[in-house]
Amino acid sequence: MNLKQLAHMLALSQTTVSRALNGYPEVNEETRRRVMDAAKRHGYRPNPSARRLATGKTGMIGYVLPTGASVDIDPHFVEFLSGLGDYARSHELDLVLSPADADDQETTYRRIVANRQVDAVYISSPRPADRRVALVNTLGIPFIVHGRSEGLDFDYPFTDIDNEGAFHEAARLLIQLGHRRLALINGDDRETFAIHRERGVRRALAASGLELGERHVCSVAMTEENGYRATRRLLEEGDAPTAIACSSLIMALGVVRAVRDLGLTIPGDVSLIAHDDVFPWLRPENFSVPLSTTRSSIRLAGARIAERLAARISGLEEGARGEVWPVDLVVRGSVAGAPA
Amino acid sequence: MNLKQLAHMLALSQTTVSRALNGYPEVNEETRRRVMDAAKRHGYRPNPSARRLATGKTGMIGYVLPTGASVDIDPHFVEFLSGLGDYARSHELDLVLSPADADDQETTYRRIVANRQVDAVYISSPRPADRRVALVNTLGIPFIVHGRSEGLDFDYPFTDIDNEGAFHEAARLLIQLGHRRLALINGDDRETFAIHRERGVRRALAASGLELGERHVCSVAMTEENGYRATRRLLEEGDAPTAIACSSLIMALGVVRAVRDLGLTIPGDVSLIAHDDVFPWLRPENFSVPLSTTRSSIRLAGARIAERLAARISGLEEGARGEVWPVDLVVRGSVAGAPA
DNA sequence: AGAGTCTTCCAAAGCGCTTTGGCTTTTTTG
DNA sequence: CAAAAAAGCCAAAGCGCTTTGGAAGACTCT
Repeated sequence: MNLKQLAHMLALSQTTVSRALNGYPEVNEETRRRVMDAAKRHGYRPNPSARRLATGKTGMIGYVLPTGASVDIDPHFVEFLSGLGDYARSHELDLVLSPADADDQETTYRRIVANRQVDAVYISSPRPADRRVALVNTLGIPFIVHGRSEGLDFDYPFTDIDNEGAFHEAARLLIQLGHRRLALINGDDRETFAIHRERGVRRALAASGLELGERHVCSVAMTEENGYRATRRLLEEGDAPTAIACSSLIMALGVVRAVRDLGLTIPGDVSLIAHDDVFPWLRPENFSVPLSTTRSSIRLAGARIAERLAARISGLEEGARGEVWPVDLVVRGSVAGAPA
Repeated sequence: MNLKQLAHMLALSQTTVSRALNGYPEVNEETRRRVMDAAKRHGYRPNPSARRLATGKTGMIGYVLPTGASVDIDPHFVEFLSGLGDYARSHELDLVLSPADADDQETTYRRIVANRQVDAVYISSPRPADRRVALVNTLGIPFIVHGRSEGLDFDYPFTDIDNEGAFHEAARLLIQLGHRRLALINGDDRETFAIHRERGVRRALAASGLELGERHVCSVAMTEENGYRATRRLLEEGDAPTAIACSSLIMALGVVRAVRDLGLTIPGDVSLIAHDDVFPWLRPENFSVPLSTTRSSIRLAGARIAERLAARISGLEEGARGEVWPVDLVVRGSVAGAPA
């Protein structure tokens, strides 16, 4: 059942039927009702390929997925996707993942824009002066950045959490508890979120005349193993920290294991605060010692970004407004006063 | 730059240019070279929307993503995606995720097929007599199932791992080590993979005249917390098992925590074998006691499924061939002889 | 040399929708 | 009541590609 047939059986022109269906004003309400009715009864659905060709609208949002044998997709992605998908569903949007060589995403961005394959894109895990953001901005396709870049000479729309604030609060709490030597086990510091977190910790320390020692900060891929290694290194050297801030629950698993392997305890010997993106399958309250966390649901972020993308596509949202969400600091058993 | 312009500047018809580009035989090799050359030089890329409308081919593979506030996407998904994406990239395929109400995926499958939105789809986490498989089969779109259904009255193409064999081997090893009371902490037993794993354990036990006690098997969502709870329950009741087989590394985290909380040890009091899908961020050898596992890379499965989908799209693969991959049993420190 | 066969190319007809420009008919207005 | 404005509808021209059905020219064969 296509438009032509439908129009024919209604004894109307395709024009009128099309307009009736798409809510244009120049059609009699009575006629519109007839058309709508017939369309529903015959289960008429406009062919998206044809519509695409005519309008350029696709009803899809895009994401360029970096891939490669040595590239690991962040497990957070799946939670983000849950939120994004949940919202997208209610608005009949699909998501297209365009896999790209991690070292050459530009080609893919250009392709999906040139081919009008999607109505909007989002960018995640931005870095300072992120080229993708600059590219997408000049290409002129609607977009939202999940997170923030830095040092770009233009504004852009983003949704981010207050990473600096979160880690500032976490560090401040630890300092108030008497800790003087803090350590930060961070994610890849080429990404802005990690930079912001480090900044937050440093700021809190500085406010008390303290510093984050060169050897007390490390930036690694957020795996359990890296959390373990970093912690071993930190605690086995001289000048060991009495408190650790950690950028992910997964790394925190490794931290806990390392502390235990060394015959130390949390929070007796070491206090620990980790960032929690809120996974259903790994919860901080279920750690052997319930983990204090800076908490922010990445799922909610996914839903919000879908919402903003939809708004931009339909022209409801414009401009370069960035939004920053506050982060909860949830205190549980893994923090205590500094050991004497 | 579109076909018309390109044809005009080559003083050829659109037909010829199109055919030259698409490798049809009825065009002079000399002419083809000229065309190919000009196309490359001017960066001509056929408009996919137009091509879609004309041919029905989309260059995309589809996946219906169950969503909903209470629906959690499996964290395995992201690893699967890595493999899928890596292969898809090399074949210029995109992946479109169509979010659907978890309780009504049928509508979405029908939509993407009726609208010709993708060239092929894959189905994951199949259940016995899975309706999605039956639906997709009748709709006539190329597809591959990741995993297996059961009790369908037709054959279909799938790629699965030998879950039954894997857990059979694991249980057999435990039995040989003298264990008599095994327990299975399984995933959702409405899914075929879980059924197969249970079957494998039962078969191994039966071979030695043993049984899997009613209370020694549990099926839950594969979270850390559920692993913990199941283990507490198993070990605190009478008739506690001396060995546990566990369907995921994430649950195994909970198992280990529970054992420790009870003042017991692995493998002294309890032996443990878990299934490992091979995550980069959580590795069995890094558990406090290195974990024995049945191992099978879900990433490889993703790549394989992309490969088969591509083959089916281009007509290279046909029929309903199912393939079952063997699973490695990797023995590490978490298993030992049964306590006296 | 005329008939038959390839080879190489083209004009034009879709694919199914949106949208421009215009034509009637009805309603409003001074 | 005539002129102007508004309402309601339509024919046809795209959107950019593929593919059908020829046609012209070059070659082979008897």
